[in-house]
Formats: sequence, C-alpha cells, structure tokens
Amino acid sequence: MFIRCASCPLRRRPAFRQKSDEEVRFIETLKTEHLRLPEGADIILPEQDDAELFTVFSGWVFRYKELSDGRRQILNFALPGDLIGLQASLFEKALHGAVALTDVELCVIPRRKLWQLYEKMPEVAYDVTWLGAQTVALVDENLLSAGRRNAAERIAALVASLYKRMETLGAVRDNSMPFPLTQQHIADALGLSLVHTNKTLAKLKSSGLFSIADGRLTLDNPRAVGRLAQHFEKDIAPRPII
Amino acid sequence: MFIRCASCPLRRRPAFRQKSDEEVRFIETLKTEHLRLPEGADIILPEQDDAELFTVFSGWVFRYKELSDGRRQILNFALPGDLIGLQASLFEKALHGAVALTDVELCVIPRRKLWQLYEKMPEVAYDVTWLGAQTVALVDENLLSAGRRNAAERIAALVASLYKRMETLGAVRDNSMPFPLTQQHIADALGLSLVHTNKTLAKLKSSGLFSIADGRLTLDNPRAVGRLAQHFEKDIAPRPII
DNA sequence: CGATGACTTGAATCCCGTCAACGTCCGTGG
DNA sequence: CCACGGACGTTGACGGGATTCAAGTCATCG
Repeated sequence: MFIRCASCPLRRRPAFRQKSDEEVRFIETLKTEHLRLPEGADIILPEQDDAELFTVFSGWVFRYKELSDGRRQILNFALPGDLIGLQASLFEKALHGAVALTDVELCVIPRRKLWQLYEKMPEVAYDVTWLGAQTVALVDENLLSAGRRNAAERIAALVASLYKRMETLGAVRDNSMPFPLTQQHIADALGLSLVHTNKTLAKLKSSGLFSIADGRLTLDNPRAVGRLAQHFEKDIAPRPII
Repeated sequence: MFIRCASCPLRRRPAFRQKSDEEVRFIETLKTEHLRLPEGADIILPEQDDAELFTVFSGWVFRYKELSDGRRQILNFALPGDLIGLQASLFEKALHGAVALTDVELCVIPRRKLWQLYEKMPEVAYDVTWLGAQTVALVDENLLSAGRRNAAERIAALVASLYKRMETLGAVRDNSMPFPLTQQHIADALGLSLVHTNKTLAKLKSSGLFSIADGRLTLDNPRAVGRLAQHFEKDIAPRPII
C-alpha cells in the first residue's frame, strides 16, 4: 500500500506548513516506499552504514544510544511528521539506534536521493535543515532534564512536552492523549532507574497532576505540570514536513 | 580586521573538506563580519529573536540552557570550524544561549542570508545541514553521559571527546592541549555539582589518567580514559566548514 | 591589602539506585 | 481448564553516589 504525498492526510493538518503542489509532487518522487513496521521493530541499528531517511507517518519512534553493559539512554521521541535518520544518512555510520515504539508507518526517502533534494528543490532542503534543528532542540531540552532537573521535574517536563506536541497534531481529546510508553521507556528517556521512576510517577499521579490508564494519559492539572516542568512552551507554530 | 575566506588559514587544515574556489568565493559574500569577543561575552542570548549564524574561527564557545532558579546545563562546546546559531537563525527565537568560553573570533553570516545560500549554492546548504547534524551527535553523546554514566565516566567521556576534536584540529602537542574550562563549566556540562566534580576530578588525576595545569590538559593514559568513557571514536574524517 | 574567583576538603544529608519480592494481566499450550 | 511464563507495574529495605553546607587555601588584581 502506497500513500501518495499529494493525497497525504497528515500533511494537510494545521500542524504543518502547507507546501506548493510542485513541492509535494517533487517530494513524491523522493519517496520510494511506505513502510509498515510492528511495535518493537528496529528502524535504525547503531553502527548501521546504509540507513535511510524516514518521515514518521503514524505511530511513535524513539532514538537511543547505549553503553556496552546495556545501560540505555533514549535521546528523543519522534511523532508523526518528524524526520528520522538524518544523521545516519549524512554520516558514514549511524551513531544511534531507532526503534518503533508502536506499530508505525514510515515514508522512506533513500539516502542516495538526499543530495538531489538539495540540487533541485532548495525549499525542501531548507526544511530538512529545519527539521534537523528541531531535533537538536528536543535533545537540548532532554539534556537539560537529565542534567539539571530532579525526578519529578523530569517526568513533568516529559509529559508537558509530549502533550503539547500531541495537541498540535490534533491527537488530544478531553485532555487525554495516547501514551504508549512503558515505565522502562520513561526511565530510559529521563536517565532514572525503573524503580525510582515508578515511585515518582505514583507521587505525581496521586497529587492529581495527571493519570495514565489504558494506554492513555490524561492531563488533570496542566498548570501544576507546567510549573514543575518550567516548560512554558507556547503554541507550536506550523512546521515543515517532508 | 577582516579575514578573507580565500586566505583563511583555518579552512586549509586537514580537519576540513577542501572546497572549490567558487564555493569559497560564495561563502565570502555571505560573511559580513569578522567578530572578536572577549572571554565571557554573550554570543546568543536565550529568547533572542535576531541572532545571527556564526562559524567559530578561533577560541571556544559553549551553548547552554538554564532553569529559572539558576540551574544551568551546558549543551555542548563549539571549537573552531563549528557552527553556532543555526537553530536561533531558523526559529523565531533562540531556545538556548551561547557564551564565549575564551576570547573568540567569529565569522558572521547574517540570518537573512541563510536562504540565499540554499537557493544559490546547494553544496554549501548541504554542509549547513551536515553541521547541524553534527551538533545533534554531540548533544546526543552528552545526553548519554548525563543520563547513564556515573561521574568518573562522564568526565572521562568529556575529556576523550574534547581531546579527539582538538587533535583533529592539530591543537595537540605532546599529548597536551589547551583546556580553558573551569570546574564549574565541567560540572554544568556533565550535570554534576561543583563539589562532586572537584572530588571526582581529583581521583582521576591521581589515578594518572590525565593532568591539568596552566590551562592545559595532558592525557597521560589515553587507553584508561577511553575504557572508562567507552568512547571508541576513531579518527574524525574531514568535515565541512562554512 | 582587601576583594574576587577558582580550587579544595570534610561532614551531614538525601535523592536516587540496587536488590528483592510480589501482584496483575495476558497469551500459550498441555 | 489451569499451569506456566513473560511483560509490566508496585512496594519495602538498604546502601551509596551525589548534593548541600561550610570553611579554608591559593593565586590574581585593582
């Protein structure tokens, strides 16, 4: 099953900057495949030397690094519209891994076509850079969390960030959004142990900040979460999508 | 004092990919200023909405984020050849600050010229993206440190990374390199307290891993540092410079 | 020569990690 | 039908790595 960019429902959402027909047609020539992968599938392997470039079409993905004894750090989560594998495409080898957190659909742009894009369609090249810079911004924020926030603040910052992003995508209803993370994912993303994550999570839930059930998170007290997180992100302006 | 790109000593070093005369001439049209700033000067202020794009010509720079109560996290260090301010140029506002760690010289590329670069010289645009991805790689590694390494490992990883980068720039002599960081900088970069940084640093020094004196760091036991850091970076291949 | 910034050092405290056990849900298969 | 195992979540006890508080040394500098 192939989804044509011209009729892509994702890119029409208000979260994204609307592109000209010409640009969309061009992007469609780049896209070779619409890939479906099950939860848990490896998208990019650490050290992989032929990773492609992907746009997340549906589902959640995370990038990670790990140490030889198994300690794992999740670097950031990618949601629909986000680009995955830019580093891996530009460098000889991938310096990180990427895994499907849920069942996912990915638009595949072969790494060998990346240069074409710069030659032929500078607007799109600019957007690629923009999305790369967006990744830096996400990782920056996570580094601030891991380095300088305590456990409760880290969780609040993660929740606030994901909630805002999902809201922008139109995936929030009644203060509630899909939340596929296990506590192990949360721990790995925040640089905490599983046990301590569990206990801190329990405190925040019982304080009425938010609740998690049936794979969904409900934000019960947005202001308290925002205060803890010090994450005063305003509405996210429409952004590029490849 | 203006340094012409055509006669720029930095870009001729083997650390960098050599560019065609045409590209260099073009880059020179982008560069409006050769800026000198003293140690401690702000290069980009958090929230700044008109930050320019800079290439570090000489000296060290760091990017940082901070929380409202003063907790500060250094995101990464930028050395000669590195690009600063890409996010700040692409987005409405800077989401981080940048400060001169030493006296620095910066090549200034006005943010309004960034788009020109994509239209007129795709090779250079590609390099901008490459350098953006390079920043992600650096921050990724720092996030792995802050999230999953203990204090000694973090310091080893920082030392290993900076040493390798300085070596590539040809700034290492007799296993020794300039090292302008204070212990406070190290603490802020690694997500540690000043006191604990001091004590851990003392242990590593007395174990003979490295020594610091007169603003220089000498790597006495590269293998032990590499083992602690699990930072097996091979030689860094020549990279783009704008 | 007082002031300031960087670095040291010791003691008390605590946040968080580790260990260990237990509970629940769910899919599988005997 | 129920035993079994695995994934995920929960809870208590304990210890330690790291923070915080406090004080003091040493250079540099106006």
